[in-house]
Amino acid sequence: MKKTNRQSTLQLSTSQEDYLKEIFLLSERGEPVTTLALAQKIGVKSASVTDMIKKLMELGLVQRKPYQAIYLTEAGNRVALEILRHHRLLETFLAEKLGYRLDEVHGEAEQLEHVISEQFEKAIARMLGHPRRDPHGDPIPTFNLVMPTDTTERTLYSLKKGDRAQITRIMLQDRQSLKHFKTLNLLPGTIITVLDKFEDCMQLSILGQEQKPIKIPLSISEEIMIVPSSLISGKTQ
Amino acid sequence: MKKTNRQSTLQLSTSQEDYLKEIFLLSERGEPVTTLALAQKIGVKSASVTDMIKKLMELGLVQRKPYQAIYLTEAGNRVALEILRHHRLLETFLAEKLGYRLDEVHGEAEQLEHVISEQFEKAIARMLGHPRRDPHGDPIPTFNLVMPTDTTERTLYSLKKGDRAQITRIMLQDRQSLKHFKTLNLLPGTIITVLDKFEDCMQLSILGQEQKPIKIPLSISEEIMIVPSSLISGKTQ
DNA sequence: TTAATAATTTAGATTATTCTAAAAGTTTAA
DNA sequence: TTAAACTTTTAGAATAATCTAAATTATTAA
Repeated sequence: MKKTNRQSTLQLSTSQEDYLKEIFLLSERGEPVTTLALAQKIGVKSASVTDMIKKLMELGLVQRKPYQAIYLTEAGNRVALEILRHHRLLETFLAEKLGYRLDEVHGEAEQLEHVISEQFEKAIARMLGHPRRDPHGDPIPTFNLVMPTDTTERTLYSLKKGDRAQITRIMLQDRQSLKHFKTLNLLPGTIITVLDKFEDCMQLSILGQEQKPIKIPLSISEEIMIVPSSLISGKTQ
Repeated sequence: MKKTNRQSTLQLSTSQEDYLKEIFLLSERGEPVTTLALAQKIGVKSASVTDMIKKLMELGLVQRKPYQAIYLTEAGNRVALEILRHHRLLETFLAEKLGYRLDEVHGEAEQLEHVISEQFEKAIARMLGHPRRDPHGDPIPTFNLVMPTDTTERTLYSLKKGDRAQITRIMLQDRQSLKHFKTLNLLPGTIITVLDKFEDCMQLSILGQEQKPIKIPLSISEEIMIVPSSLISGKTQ
């Protein structure tokens, strides 16, 4: 069991931390946290999940009754937020300081998140000016493990023809999509206007490059978060 | 088996990489590479070393006959140099960019060295200006895995009364000594003069703080590398 | 409501790394 | 040169994380 490098008293393995993180992320998205869902996210078989959940329950990090939904205890939640903070700070560091592309940050952060010390976390947080979001626009849990929320944020899907907004977050995960969005220039910070909205897609123009409008399937517009233009406060970070 | 993140074809575990690194370091210092020596360095029992050496032999990274000295093959040597390059680049990065103290860099680098990708290695090497030495003054293997050598370097011990020299390398490992040397200001780059040399110790003055001479046991003076003042070329890095 | 389908768990194995205790081999010093 | 001391290996076991295949439980749809 490879041990990791976390502050709190109990030493967890990389694998255990991954399970806790994925339970958190599934819950956060409102998706059911099942044995199968976890197995698919983590890339193991269901039987392995059953075993690991049993272990995490013994450690007081997870709760469930057999065949019932899985959820984190308060302690489990703290660990998940800690790992997520590592992950998102690392992504920010890789993008801003080491010149990684948006589609490259996730994989490397995935490895490093279990290994860095508190000292490393603090040092990069400081170096980056205590960012509130990572390069995807995902919120970074604070040093005291609170997940920041932005009540003004909504989906691109929610906009109507003529609306103007700033992109705050790209919730797509796969590298291909991220590369594509990069080339389109549809990234956190970008300001867009809805030129038209149809049954299956919407047409956008990007501030500063109005000459080439962009078409986005509605399904994807739900994976892009924005703040309406009237509410833009100046700073996205 | 926790897998690491290295360029070459074969995927080694953190543990395997540690064995290869320690074999390299023992050989390099001219110390005998025995089962017991490795066990002590790595912090496992001899029986575990026997097993692991068997595995590394099967992988073609190590050679020996039972009860005989252990040494690296060409392939094993490459892996060791790769890990050592990671380690020393990371130490440099932690010290220069994240404000770590000299005695803090080793532990963190020890964890990270097995996890960072080629891309990460290249990025920090670039950011640091392709340093030739880490904060201890230890040489950093080049990107093509050649260990730089400095033929002008010798031990502090070798100096005579009245000699002047620049410290290039502190070969002590324990955190306590490193802290102590930091407070004495005896660090790579420091220029010293030998005020006197006795049977058991030598007395030094440090350029810029001649008012307080420093006494060093001879045993320790063998762990400090210097270049004589006449040979100082200007750049230590 | 019950049969088919799907999800979950159990049982039994496998792989990697480590351990302890005992056996085997090597070195050393009288 | 041989007995004591030390090093190394072997044998057997433990732990962690995973797997497959079979059994169990839950859900769904007729």
